[in-house]
Amino acid sequence: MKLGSGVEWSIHCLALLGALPPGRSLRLEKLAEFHNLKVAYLRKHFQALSKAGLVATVTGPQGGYRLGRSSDKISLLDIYIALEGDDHCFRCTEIRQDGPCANPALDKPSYSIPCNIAVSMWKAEDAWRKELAKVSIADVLGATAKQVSSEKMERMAQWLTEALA
Amino acid sequence: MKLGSGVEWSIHCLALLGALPPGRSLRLEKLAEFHNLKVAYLRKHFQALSKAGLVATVTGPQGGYRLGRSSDKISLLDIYIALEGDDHCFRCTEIRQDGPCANPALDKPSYSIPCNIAVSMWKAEDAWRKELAKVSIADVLGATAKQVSSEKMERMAQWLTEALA
DNA sequence: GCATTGTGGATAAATTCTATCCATGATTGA
DNA sequence: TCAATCATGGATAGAATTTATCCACAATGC
Repeated sequence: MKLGSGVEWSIHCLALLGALPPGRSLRLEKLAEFHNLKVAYLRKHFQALSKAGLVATVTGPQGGYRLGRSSDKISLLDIYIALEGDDHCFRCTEIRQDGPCANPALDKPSYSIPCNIAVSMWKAEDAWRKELAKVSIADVLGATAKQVSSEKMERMAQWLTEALA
Repeated sequence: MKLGSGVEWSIHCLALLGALPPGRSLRLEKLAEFHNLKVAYLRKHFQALSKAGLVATVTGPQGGYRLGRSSDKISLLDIYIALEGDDHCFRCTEIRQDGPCANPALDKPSYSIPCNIAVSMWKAEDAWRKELAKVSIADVLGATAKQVSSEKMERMAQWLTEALA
């Protein structure tokens, strides 16, 4: 089971947007350029992020994207849900109600409560989501600031200045 | 991001194997029949389960599958790993090392530690896996015994008797 | 009004998932 | 000893999803 590539792309790009000066926007082509991503495909992801309110858009000259709310209020979970939806990872197709021993009509009362296997699987998903919800884009920025060399920091600052010109 | 259908199928089937009398095996066609699953595709999953040691096989007449170890020592995590592999769900393709501001040679020291985004995502995966590891097939059996109607229990016992004949 | 930006959706190749089939190997029972 | 019965390994294939592009159009600012 894999997360789509858009998740990695989007987290990195939202972190970049989090580093923008207040009120400024960065156009999509620049976002793509920063990590050498495919513009057209990144655009697809950003439309989902925009729909979910994680980014705000400005059309026209000097337009582009900026964070849709402050970086400490955008979690990794928000990004995941925006891109991949809010459905459970574990799909319970109710096979317990199938086969020669099943009688859905007769057993309807016990089938109205969710399958215990699904409940266990979903509980694990809840734990996963809880952890994702704990980490915001602000946290990512903070951790990245510690992790990235000062040389790269300088190059980034210069690149951003040029990109916003 | 979805789990494959084999995860649901396999958990249910391993629970059925956990209900077998000691030393008995159930052939794959019967396992498939119990939940109306596709035999040929279920076989694919069971080959992965067999490879992982979660089921043991008996060829020849009266052959089939049985649990590879006691049901309290087979967790939902074991089943997931057997079927979908042990790789991370979040794929870090190191896009941080790409783009105009990146200089992988120069920044090699900071790139030798994992990307902080990946670390956060993987931490969430660890929480998910921990929960999955807590639940065994024995637990599933116990919970199912509470959940299933006594009528269905009887039908199951009779079906098993016939299936093992 | 035009250039610059995002949006919505159609299209398509590649990959993965779902599923089957066939030849073969292992075991058991007559 | 051989046939029947079971699993195994791998090739094959259609459907669905992922990755990716392109085009027409909408919104904005100069």
